[in-house]
This record gives sequence, structure tokens and C-alpha cells, in this order.
Amino acid sequence: MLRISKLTDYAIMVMVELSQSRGEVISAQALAERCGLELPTVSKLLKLLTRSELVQSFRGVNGGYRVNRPSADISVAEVIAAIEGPIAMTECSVDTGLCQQEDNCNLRSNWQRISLAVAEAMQQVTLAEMARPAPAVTDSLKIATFNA
Amino acid sequence: MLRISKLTDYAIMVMVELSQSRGEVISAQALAERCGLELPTVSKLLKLLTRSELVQSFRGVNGGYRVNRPSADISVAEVIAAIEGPIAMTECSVDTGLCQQEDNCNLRSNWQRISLAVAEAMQQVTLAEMARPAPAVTDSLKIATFNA
DNA sequence: TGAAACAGGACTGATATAGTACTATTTAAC
DNA sequence: GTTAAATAGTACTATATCAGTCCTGTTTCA
Ligand code: FES
Ligand code: FES
Repeated sequence: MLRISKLTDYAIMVMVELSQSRGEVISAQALAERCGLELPTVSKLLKLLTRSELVQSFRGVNGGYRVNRPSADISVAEVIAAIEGPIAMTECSVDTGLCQQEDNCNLRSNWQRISLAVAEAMQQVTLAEMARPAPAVTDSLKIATFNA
Repeated sequence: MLRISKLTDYAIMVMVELSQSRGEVISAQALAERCGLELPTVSKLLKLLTRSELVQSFRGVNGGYRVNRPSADISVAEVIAAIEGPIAMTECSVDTGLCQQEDNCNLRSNWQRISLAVAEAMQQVTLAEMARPAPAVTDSLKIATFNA
């Protein structure tokens, strides 16, 4: 299904929530409640998001997490990359020597281009946009995803 | 990493090989050899590709598989969909009621749009293009995938 | 009738994901 | 200083998915 992991999905929810209170420090606990997720899970995500510097953390009493950039400046692609690593459809899209097929196969450069196109598509969607429902997708468009 | 499964990768290899001999019937065994893959694996893939009518199968002695459409008319997206199902980033992109978060979360319509954009990116790449190496991806572009 | 080839499904081992738990560290308030 | 609140880091386990294989049946041609 070419899907993002559940954790990544949660991460988007958390980031959307956080970025709606830009500048405010919010604890993992509070975020978990607002998003309807478990604390340990949210906690794990926030650690990853902190490492990627998408959010800033504050330890100690009254600590928590904060996002500095405006939500319109943070792309979905960044959040995905923070949780899952590089947006790459195959091992070989990231670097040479990683794909088992590399000897027999010269699809590598093409996979790189496809990965790039996918990454760009997701880079154009910001958290600000995610925060409000998009116009419904029509059935005629839906066909493109090869839904049954 | 948002990657396609290995099987899907193999499927593209097989389809590229097959589509380069358009109209010719080739056995699973022969395809396995040409692609450097195991017969049972290739066999499994070809069954799936047949169900999606991307290839046509012929049973019995001298049987095998054939592709009818020109390689320039078959998109990578179709092959992915044949192996993995709909191109959808989240459960809820496919249909309502499938995503656990649906009560708490109104990202659904946005995920649908993103899935659509991704699908469209891959629909524009044909097997004919996959068959020959693409121009190298430059480093400046590579950044878009958030490689380290 | 027999061999070549696909169809369908079932099974197994390996791998990745999801979720949790534990310990250490930092900070503010008292 | 002590305590409590909160994050950091890591390790662990159960589960689900994926990859790969195998078996049995069916079709077709020689
Ligand atoms: S798919 Fe990675 S080298 Fe061909
Ligand atoms: S991500 Fe599926 S409903 Fe929100």
C-alpha cells in the first residue's frame, strides 16, 4: 500500500497540534491527551522530532516541547523524514551499495528520480494546510490511486 | 523510509524485462534467469501481475507470460498497485472507517490529496523510461529527499 | 499419456513495527 | 538542599508484515 508507518501518522497529528500553539511550551502528557494517543508513544515521537530539530525541548518542571517555525513553513515531508528517515522508494535511492539487486539491475537512477518526485509532492504540503480539512477528493481523481 | 516492498521492486524488474520483448511469450523460468531472481519468487509476482491484467498468461507446454501494451503505456504506478494495492499513505486514504484515528483526527482529506499527488508522480513514469538509466540526480536535488 | 508450464493456496522464517518500561538527567519551586 | 516534574536515552517484547518456498491441481502441447 506504500503507506507511512502509524508512528509517522501520529507524528503529524502531534506536530499539527503543537504547531497550532506556536511558541507555547506544551508537555508530552498534555499533547498525548489532546491527540488521544498514549503518553509513551507521544514521548517517543517527540524525542525523534527533537533530534531532527523540528521541535525544541525543555527539561525539568514546566518543561515540554515547542515549535518555533510557523506551521506554514513546516512541510509534511520534513516530519516524515524525521520519523522514517530519507524519503526513498528503494534502498538504492539513498546511496550506492545498499540495494541487493544492484549488480543485476540498472533501475537505480530512475528510482532516485521517482523518490525525488514523491518527496517534492510532500514538501509542498505544510502543517498549516494539514490543520484544516482539504476540499474533498472527487471520485474521478481517486481513480489515480488505483483504488478498487 | 517510505519504501516499496522488495517484491514490488522485483516486479518492476520483471515487467521491464518482459515489456522489452513485447508480444513474445516468455516462461517464468526464463524471466527468473534474465532478472537474476528465484523462480518461485518470480512466479508469485507474475501471478499477481496476471490478476491485475498487466500481463497475459498462457498455460501448458511453451506457456509463459506476455505483455500486450507498449512499455511506454505502462506506468510504474500500475505495477506498484498490482503488487501492493492502492497507493495510499494511510488507511483512511483508501476509504472511511479503516483508520483507527478517525474519531480524533481530521487529517483524512489531506492524506487523500497527498496520496493522490504521490500516485500521479509515479503514474508519469513509464516502463519504457525505467528501461534506460535516467540522467544522474544532482546533489542539490537530492537534498529534497532529506538524505543525510 | 506424459511433460511443461501456470494457478492457487498454504506454510514458515525473517524482519520491521508498535508499544512499553526502565534508568538517568535536568530544572523549577519550595 | 530536597523534591517533584519533566525530558533523554536505551532496551525490551509482542505483534504484524514481508519474503520466500513448497505443494497440489489444472491446462496444453507433443
Ligand atoms: S532496484 Fe536498487 S539497484 Fe535496482
Ligand atoms: S490519519 Fe487516518 S483518520 Fe487521521
